[in-house]
Amino acid sequence: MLEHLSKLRKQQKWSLQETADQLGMAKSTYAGYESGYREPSLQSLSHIADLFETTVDFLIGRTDQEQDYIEITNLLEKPDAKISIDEKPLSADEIVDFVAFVRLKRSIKEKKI
Amino acid sequence: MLEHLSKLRKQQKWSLQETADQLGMAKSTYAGYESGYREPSLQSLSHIADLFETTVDFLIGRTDQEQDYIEITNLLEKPDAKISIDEKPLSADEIVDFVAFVRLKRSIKEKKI
DNA sequence: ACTTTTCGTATTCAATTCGCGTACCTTTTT
DNA sequence: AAAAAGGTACGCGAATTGAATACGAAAAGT
Repeated sequence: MLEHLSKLRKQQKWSLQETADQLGMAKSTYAGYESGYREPSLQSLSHIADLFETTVDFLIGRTDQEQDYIEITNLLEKPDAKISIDEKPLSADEIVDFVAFVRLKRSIKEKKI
Repeated sequence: MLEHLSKLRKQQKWSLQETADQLGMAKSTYAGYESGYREPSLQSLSHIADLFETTVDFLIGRTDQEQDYIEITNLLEKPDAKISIDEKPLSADEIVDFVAFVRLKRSIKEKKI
């Protein structure tokens, strides 16, 4: 559980102390979560997810999707069937086409063409 | 926390005992979660999310999005900026276009036009 | 109609776990 | 070299857990 925590903190280049301060807990407490020595309460876990702008499901390793929004261009590499229309998952082709479509539309709107 | 649990269980028309059995825990234990008397461990919570086919974030009320995939037509009513392309959230217009685009393409493919 | 089973709620209790302080060693900074 | 900061490990009191148990109400069975 919480294998991603250490990586997330280092991405932000925060120390254990800094992170614990932001969360309003003792350094040893937060360190315990990272090391797997302890588990946070649901409330603390929610605060941690807020701080790192991710989901609880990602923190506990239930999903590998880091954000709670979907960047569609990420789906180009591995279409994960995370989005659907009319209950039917988007195919890879549909995603490719749509990305092209929106990019074109945006570029027109910005008068770059 | 876990306000959704009772509703989810009743949707399935399961009793406390049935649900607890499926989760491999005592009835009183599961009942404690529903009533808010106790909090489950992260592992138990993950099992519960699996059983109800939802996310931990939904169970603890961190999001109101019940599934871990996004049905885009739901965003037509309340565009929640849950999806983005090139790091830029889709606008309401883009979502409308997207849906129309995919629907058209699908109907062509199915030779309905 | 009466009995039995099932349902949901509440309480008790031993065992576990939590959060924090503290100490310790290593690395970095001054 | 000294001081500060970073990371790890441990001990303790306090709080929480999970399960057993008990209870009245509702549902099902005879």
